[in-house]
Amino acid sequence: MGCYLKEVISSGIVEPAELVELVNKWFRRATIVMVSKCSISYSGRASSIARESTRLIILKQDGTVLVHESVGSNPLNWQPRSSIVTKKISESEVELRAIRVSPREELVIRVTGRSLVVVVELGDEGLTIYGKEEDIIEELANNPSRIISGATLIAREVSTPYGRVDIMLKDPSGKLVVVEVKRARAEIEAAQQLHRYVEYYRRLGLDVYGVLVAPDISNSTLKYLGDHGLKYVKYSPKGSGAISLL
Amino acid sequence: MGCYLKEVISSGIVEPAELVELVNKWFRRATIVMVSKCSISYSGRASSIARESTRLIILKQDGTVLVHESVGSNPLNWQPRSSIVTKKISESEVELRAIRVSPREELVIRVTGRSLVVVVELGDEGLTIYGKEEDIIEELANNPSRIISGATLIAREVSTPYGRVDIMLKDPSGKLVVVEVKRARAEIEAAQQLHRYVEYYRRLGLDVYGVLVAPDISNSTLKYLGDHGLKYVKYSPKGSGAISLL
DNA sequence: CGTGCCAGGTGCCAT
DNA sequence: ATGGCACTTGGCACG
Repeated sequence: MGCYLKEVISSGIVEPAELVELVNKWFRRATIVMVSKCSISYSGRASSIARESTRLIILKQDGTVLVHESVGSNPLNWQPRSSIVTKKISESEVELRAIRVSPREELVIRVTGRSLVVVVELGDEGLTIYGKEEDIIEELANNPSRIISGATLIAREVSTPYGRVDIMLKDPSGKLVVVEVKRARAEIEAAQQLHRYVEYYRRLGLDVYGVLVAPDISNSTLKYLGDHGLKYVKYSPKGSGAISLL
Repeated sequence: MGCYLKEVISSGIVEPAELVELVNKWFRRATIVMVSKCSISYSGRASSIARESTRLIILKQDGTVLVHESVGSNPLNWQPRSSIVTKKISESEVELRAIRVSPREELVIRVTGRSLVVVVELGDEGLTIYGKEEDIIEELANNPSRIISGATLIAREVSTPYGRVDIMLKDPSGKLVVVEVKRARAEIEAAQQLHRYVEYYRRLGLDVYGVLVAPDISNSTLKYLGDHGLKYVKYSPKGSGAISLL
């Protein structure tokens, strides 16, 4: 029999009583994956009700609870890490209650009938990711002329009461430049972010202007920039899509 | 033997060859849940690499691919619904390749060794949710005096080139009021959104002012409102946390 | 903890 | 398809 996989602690179809036992034994010690017929109530920042249906329920080792249906990237219901899970059993129904303390939120999963339960030790390797905005800022900070010819770097990640400026430059004429960088097409929100920073420095009495740097920009955002004396510089990062997948 | 659950089509630990068979047979016809040792590459809007580790892989009926580790609400890697999955097997390694057409993105999952595979028919019931911004807008549109005493409703969901205005009112003096509603604490972005709409109408020559309605507001956002002649009205929706969970 | 912002954000809707 | 935006957004970094 080749039916063995080290990380799988337990796997099978169980009655409600055994489900409670398994959750008691393994919650926060391993990841519990269940396929169950259940109805769900959520109450917190919003509230929701889901009728009885067969769903995939995941109780992660960090206390995360996820409930998935057959469609969609996002879970139907969830509770974040460090939620507290309590169980209650009553005549062939198991009630799993996941509570988040702040903000106070409660997710109640009522499981009826048998469940397929897999208890497994999953990894926590994480991943390395490339092509984040930070990487582009790094590139541009090392080559300010890519933004404005002859400009020099003054600072990066400058805090203001209204958010953090990505890059501050001094242009060849000595004027300060506030730069907002986007990794993808710039939308209206990016322009207003920039506008906010520029406005802040002007109110401090500084003579600054603003530049939005992005690989692309929407028409209305371009118009917004023009209407507010802001500039757009097109820039596509060198290393986009850097990794070859064999 | 009570070991039966109608929705579970297949469940067990399988060798690579059988994994490929199961995916061939059931992908897009049922949800496939796998526990596998795998390494992952992603390339698209960004790119990422994940070293070999034991992970939970979900292939949903709509083509969604999710890869989870033992921590976190969000998947480590994913591909949205309607992605195309191809399989390749080569000496005890299975390569699952999920491709999204637009934007072009590729997720490659290299599975080594045996996998625990569950094939299951999940539901697609969805849920009803309460306490969304839309519900609050509804409440306020029916009671404009909650925002400004004696005001009357002019319109809801008014489209502008810079976004959709939640509510337009006429105050007792006959002046137009642009209202932006938030379901939670208002942050700086909400204030700027409102500012954008007000600015737009003023450029059209209309005499308008702006009101931000929210249950709470951050200090800097309140300051931003004051600096730009905008107003804040505190409003907590009546039906918040409406559902009792037994 | 508040506040802001990035994210491979996702999903929804309107032009 | 473009664009703006809500979302139980989640997650992080910084004051």
